[in-house]
Amino acid sequence: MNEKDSKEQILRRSVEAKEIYLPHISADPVIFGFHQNELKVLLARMNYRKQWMLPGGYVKKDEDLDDAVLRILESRAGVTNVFLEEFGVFGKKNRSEYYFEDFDDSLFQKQRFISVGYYALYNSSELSPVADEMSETCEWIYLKQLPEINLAMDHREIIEKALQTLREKISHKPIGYNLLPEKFTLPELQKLYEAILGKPLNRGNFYRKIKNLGILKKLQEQRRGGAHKAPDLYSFDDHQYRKALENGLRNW
Amino acid sequence: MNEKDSKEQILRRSVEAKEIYLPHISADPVIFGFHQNELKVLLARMNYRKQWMLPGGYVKKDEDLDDAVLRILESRAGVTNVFLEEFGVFGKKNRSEYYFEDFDDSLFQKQRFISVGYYALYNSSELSPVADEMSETCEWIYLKQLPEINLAMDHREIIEKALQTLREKISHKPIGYNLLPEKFTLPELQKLYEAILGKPLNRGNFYRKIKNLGILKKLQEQRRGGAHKAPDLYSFDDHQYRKALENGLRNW
DNA sequence: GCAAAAGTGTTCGTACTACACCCATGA
DNA sequence: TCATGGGTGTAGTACGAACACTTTTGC
Repeated sequence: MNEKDSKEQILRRSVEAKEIYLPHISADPVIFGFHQNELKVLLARMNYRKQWMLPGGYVKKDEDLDDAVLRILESRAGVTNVFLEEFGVFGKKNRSEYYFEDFDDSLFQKQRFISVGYYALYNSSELSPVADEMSETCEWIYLKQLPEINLAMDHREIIEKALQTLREKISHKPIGYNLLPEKFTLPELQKLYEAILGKPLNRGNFYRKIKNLGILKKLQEQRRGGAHKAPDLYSFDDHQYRKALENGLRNW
Repeated sequence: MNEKDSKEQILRRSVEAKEIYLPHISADPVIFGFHQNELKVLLARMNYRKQWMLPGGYVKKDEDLDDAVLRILESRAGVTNVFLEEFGVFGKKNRSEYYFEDFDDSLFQKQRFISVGYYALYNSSELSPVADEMSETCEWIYLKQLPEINLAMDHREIIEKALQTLREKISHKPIGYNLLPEKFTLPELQKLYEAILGKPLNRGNFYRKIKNLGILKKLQEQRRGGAHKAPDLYSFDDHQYRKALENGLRNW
């Protein structure tokens, strides 16, 4: 899509948005996935300006905030059934307004927005995200790629805070449950924890710790196909997992 | 103030508010204090309806959200120099609108508000709060009194969530530093932790733990006047305290 | 058979728990 | 002097860190 078309698209959307959405309030979800031993986030590349953004959106005038976020996740990223939690509010003046500087001030998107940040944990094996009409693409970006890409507004700061929150919550929220496929191996789980915490963990100690929590079910299968010893497959024991989380899992 | 006067006051404030504040966004601070071994929160009793409310407010059109909260704290409760942190967003539809049901829908205060919750830690010995023109009184309410009082809107839920956040953050934020006077005794500090966590702690173990953190300075004074052995006075070592908090203090 | 990854066992030190004991103070 | 709360010491235990050892797999 060329620049002229994308500008017209933004103008059309402004008219519509003024009808249905609350002014000044937006929600920005940071959707985490885990693949190939790396953490990744789901970002949209906008037609306008070709910058990357969080797949955020607005809140309808007669819609609960939480419902709005669920709707935004589904419509902008094709994501449903995720763990979702608010982690911060971004309310500096001019954090987003300047982005649409070549538009008239009456543009809905150009007003001041206070944005509520949510982090989501998404088991990406189930389905792949879709781009909506506003975005050229919507795709997974690995954390290690982030420094290289062009992120709009304060969205880099929002992602940083989301990641920091993820680290702090790792002992209290069902991180593994929502980021791994139903069946997984202990080495995979360890890689996930290492990716979130950003540091290596000792294998033996990790195994014993995680097993002592009593939240895993060892399956009668193994992951074949690797070059070495076949690791055992596990799945989470839903009931035990939730019970353990009430106390907090542990410190890692 | 009678009901007619308080209604007129609300109407005058509506006209003014439409000029200066962003619509649909409010901030509600839960200000904690500690006195007589009990936690307390600072609440305003409104002229209108005689209900208790958090001393919240609105965000100016050209003001950072964080600055707005500082301004609100000072103007509504006479509180400055507090530890302050966002802990949640309250965005259900009709969470506050019904409160002003006997007013016209055009009233600023009656629109839908998404409210950002902040918790504040206030060393209450320094100065006593003042009521602003909207409130009959603004005063400390002990947590144990809360079940008896008439709280407006969803403010009980907001306070609950603030308290829960305080519990979760007790190992990672300078709770004691901001809720105790400059000089304090170990029994006082222990009572504070017990009040927040809602359970008794073992004295000997608490002393050793807190001392091993290396964040306390033992003073060459004691608190005289009690009926028994005079306890030693301590104060926090600012530098060491902040350093320790980076890692998180401990699990309690 | 060998390299590499998966899984288990062992040792050591630290930190938490529970509880006992001594100390200081005012009545 | 005695009751009470403040302060310190100690034995037992649990758990994490570090590391060694065994097992299993594909090449």
